[in-house]
Amino acid sequence: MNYWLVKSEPAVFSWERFVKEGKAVWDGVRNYQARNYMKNMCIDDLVLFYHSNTGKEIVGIAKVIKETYPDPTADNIKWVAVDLVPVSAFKKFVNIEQIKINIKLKDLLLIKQSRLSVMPLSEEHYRALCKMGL
DNA sequence: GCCAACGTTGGC
DNA sequence: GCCAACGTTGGC
Repeated sequence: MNYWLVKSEPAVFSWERFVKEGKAVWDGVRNYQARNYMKNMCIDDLVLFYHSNTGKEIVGIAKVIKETYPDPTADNIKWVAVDLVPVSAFKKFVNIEQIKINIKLKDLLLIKQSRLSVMPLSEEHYRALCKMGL
């Protein structure tokens, strides 16, 4: 089991819409590092859903239901997509300020590499974030 | 709106 | 292969 965090601007694709639609095709990633992480996603891996730009907070947990396949929105087969479904919403959204002041989370890639849109989480980081949000 | 931190592109 | 110029992301 692996743990991940993905970012989405709520103005583009929000958690609310994700829940309403019941599923998301996670496509459009055009960054090699993010793509390489996506290729390592396995069915049933858990994924924290972060609202970037507006909100700047983790809003819920999703799950991988389909592993990488060619991104239907790309004109090159090198890009990939995965399918996600919502699992549960955070009771308390975990914003970036809270994350930054938590010493346990100081090595989180969300902080260290702010532009990365798909990133792995250690189990410890995953648990710490869930503890803050659930 | 600004800027830091990347990524990409293209000339050499 | 290097690097300047430019583009994008995302926090502030």
